[in-house]
Amino acid sequence: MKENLIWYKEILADHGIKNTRQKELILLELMQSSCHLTAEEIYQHLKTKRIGLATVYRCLKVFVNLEIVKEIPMVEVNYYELKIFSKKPLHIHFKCSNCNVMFDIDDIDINLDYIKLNEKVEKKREFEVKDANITLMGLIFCS
Amino acid sequence: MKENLIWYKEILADHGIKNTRQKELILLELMQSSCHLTAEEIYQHLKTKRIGLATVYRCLKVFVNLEIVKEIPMVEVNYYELKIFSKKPLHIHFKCSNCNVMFDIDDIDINLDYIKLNEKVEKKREFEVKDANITLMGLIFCS
DNA sequence: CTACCTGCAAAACGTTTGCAAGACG
DNA sequence: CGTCTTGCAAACGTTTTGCAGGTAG
Repeated sequence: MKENLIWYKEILADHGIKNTRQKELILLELMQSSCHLTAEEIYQHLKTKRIGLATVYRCLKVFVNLEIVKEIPMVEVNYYELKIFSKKPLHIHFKCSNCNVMFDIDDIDINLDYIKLNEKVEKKREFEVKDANITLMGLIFCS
Repeated sequence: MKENLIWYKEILADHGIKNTRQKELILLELMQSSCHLTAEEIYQHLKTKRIGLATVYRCLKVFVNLEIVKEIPMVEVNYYELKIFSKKPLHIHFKCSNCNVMFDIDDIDINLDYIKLNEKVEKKREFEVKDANITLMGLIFCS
């Protein structure tokens, strides 16, 4: 898992941004998580490790600007997910209204449809699509 | 335009909610707008007409709960759009990062693809989709 | 009349920022 | 060593709430 950090360090260096203990902690937290996390959740997981909430927000913003991380807005709070190291550049999010967890829908067929949809919008030539969010909300039959 | 309010009044009455001057003003504002609005924008348009910002938020929340209005989250602020009176139950939003305006993409072909996508997810039977948000972000060649 | 609704101001919430101290390269 | 980064606390912008007065049905 840590070998992916080679790429990440290069991206930072290219932008004159220093790598720090805190940035690595946040990135590893996102890598290890099975679902998408809020800044507060990341902070709660890491606060015993000498890291402040403001740092979590600041580093996430840096990652978003570098396009390492994607910010997914919900009505009350923003979620974050790793963008690089993922083989799915475009995919659908599902947010369970019961357990409040957000994750990716991993289905090649569905994701292909999504990509086709994006292309169709782009081809209209009236728009230049820079980013997209598809979030489905509802219930997952979770424990 | 006002004839649509008959339906709306029935929905309110069914839920023991009173119709008020303020609720109608907000609803008409959403009906007349060509794009989706934030609570602050609605308030700015209406503040000369004896209405408070808190009321705008409160009424919008009531409308969202009654499924008259849809709340579309963005990173910094939520947008609102009318859900009933619209012939497009499912559609795509486009937010221009330049002019900060959000609106629907009106294209039957694209919207059909979107509906098919939703159905496909539903058919997987692991999820019960209650609501969905597709927002594309980028540039529109606006003046 | 009664319950629901409003405006206002204050509070709450997630997020950002200023600053002095600390750490990376 | 210089610059970028951090933690803390204070500030910010959006949204919510408590309350006394107002209004719909």
